Amino acid sequence: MLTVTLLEAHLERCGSARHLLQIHAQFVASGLLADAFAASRLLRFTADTSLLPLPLPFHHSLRLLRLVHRPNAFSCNTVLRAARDHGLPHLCLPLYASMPALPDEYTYPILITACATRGAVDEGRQVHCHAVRHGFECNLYLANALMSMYSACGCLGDARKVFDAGPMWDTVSWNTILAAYVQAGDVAQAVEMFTQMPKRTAAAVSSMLALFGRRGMVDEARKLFDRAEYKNVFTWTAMISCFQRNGMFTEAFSLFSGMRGEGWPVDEVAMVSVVAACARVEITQNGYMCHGLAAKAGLDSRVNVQNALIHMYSSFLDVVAARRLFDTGHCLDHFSWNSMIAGYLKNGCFKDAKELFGAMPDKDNVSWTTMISGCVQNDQSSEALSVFNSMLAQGIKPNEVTLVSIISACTNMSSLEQGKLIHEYIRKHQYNITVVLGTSLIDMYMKCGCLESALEVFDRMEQRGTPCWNAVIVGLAMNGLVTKSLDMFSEMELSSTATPNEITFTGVLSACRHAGLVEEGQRFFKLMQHKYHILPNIRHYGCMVDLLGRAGYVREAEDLIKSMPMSPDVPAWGALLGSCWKHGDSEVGERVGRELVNLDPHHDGFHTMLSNIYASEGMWQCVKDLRGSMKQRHVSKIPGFSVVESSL
DNA sequence: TTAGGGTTAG
Repeated sequence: MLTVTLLEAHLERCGSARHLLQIHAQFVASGLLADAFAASRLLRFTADTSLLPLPLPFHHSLRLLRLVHRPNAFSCNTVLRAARDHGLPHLCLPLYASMPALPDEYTYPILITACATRGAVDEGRQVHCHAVRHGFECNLYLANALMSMYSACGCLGDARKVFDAGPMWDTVSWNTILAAYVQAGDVAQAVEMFTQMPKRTAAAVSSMLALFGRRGMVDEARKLFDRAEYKNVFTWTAMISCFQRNGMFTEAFSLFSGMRGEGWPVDEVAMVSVVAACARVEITQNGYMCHGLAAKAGLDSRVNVQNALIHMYSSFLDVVAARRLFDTGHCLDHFSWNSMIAGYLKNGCFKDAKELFGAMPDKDNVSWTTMISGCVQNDQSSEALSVFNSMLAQGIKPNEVTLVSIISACTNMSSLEQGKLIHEYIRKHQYNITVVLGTSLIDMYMKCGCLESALEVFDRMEQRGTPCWNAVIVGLAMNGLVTKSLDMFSEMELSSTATPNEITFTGVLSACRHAGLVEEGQRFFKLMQHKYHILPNIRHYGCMVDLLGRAGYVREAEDLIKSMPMSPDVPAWGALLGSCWKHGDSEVGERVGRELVNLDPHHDGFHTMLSNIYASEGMWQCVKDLRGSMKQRHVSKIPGFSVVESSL
């Protein structure tokens, strides 16, 4: 005779689906199903994902519930929870509608979370009404679930209404409403909520750290972390991840070491974050150490850790190690495939990438985008276009990154025709022209010499960040519209949404060089340093040297080269040499020429220029010596040389 | 029953 106690004992020993089915059969045969309590014990077992590594299919729970003679709210809730947790949240409401028992206080939070996972806010509102009607309005768990549901569905106002209506909330309520503002990225409200909280729990601190991390507010995060009263693994991980996503990889790693030093256990998420940080540092040692640690902690079989490691080894230019991980992983997901494909592309293994991409079972838009941008990076822009067309043919919707990549393919090919087609696609599907997307369109039109379209894109943009101003200023300069380019710079200075940066000055300086505007160039060169505190880079110097040299200020150009904090590159020397030649300054020219010929012994152009300078001074022997080290012998074109050559 | 940390594509 099977009793509830015996049943429980059986269930505890149960290790396989087959065994569970046997118990199930005995259970039905013994008539214990009439006992709602006993039935609920079995139901709990069949429905709970955490109890067994082999959760039974949901229909078992449902069938079992139908067999129970007089099910109570508990048994129904168990099945509702099973539906929610087995990826069938859409079955919850129909099940609720035909529920054979009266719902209790546990029922509504389950239904609300089911709606939240589906993003079904309208149904959530209906459930909210039902719960109120059944008198659960002031239930803490319901209120918390409601806040979380409304915030997940983007209805922050409704979440706040629930919070404000409540009499006395617990820490979970505070954390939930805080998390709502964090998810919405509302720093001001989140900070206010955080300061008002009666207790700043580790959960609340973690939320705030995540928000600061996403917004690049590393100093605020660090201050909060250092002063936090309560910390746990989540808090440490949030801080590590904050460093990681803001490019402070060394800090991320040392904080991870600190966490271990304090004896905190390392879990999957912390591992993923720190491996991601190691991937971005050229020193590979920390990365290998993390891999070893992950293996020791048994975390290396987790697919997320494997993915982070695949990415890490790809960054270390070790595709073989990455591929080994990929081949040994037993539950690969989209991340694994996409990371491996990206790894091949990053390492120039274009063929392997294509092969793996072809073999990938169901490609998502990241897979397609990875492949498209990889083609562009590997100088296969026309291939990028054909991949893009197959993507559309498969009915996959490109996202902003895809579009930026494909536009840059058009830019590379200077293909106005294809670029226009993509632009048409963007218009037709009403994509929001963000700063990034707009900038790439402006770049494309500028490169293709289609200034009107470029300016039209710019004029129509709602948000105008620094990059799109730069694209316009640089593009106009590139196309020789110097005055217009400089006018745009003045406009940009007045704009509140953009600030000139390094690239902006590259644009205006090259515009000045184009038009030989020495004074304007000098003004910009000072402006960037004194007003905007930008240190000129090697290109800025090169531009100024060229500008001064061309205008005949050869000595000033030489002084500028000498004042450079970095060693001048070939274009800078070349510009100076060119101006020496043009303006007949053989003294400087000789010095510079020798420098250049040493720096780039295979550049015949420099040899020719130097030869000309020697020739103008009648230093024919030097011309002859130089000739010996040249490949193309252009030296014979130097006026007068053929006459004297035989006498040397 | 309810809250909190992470990875890939540009």
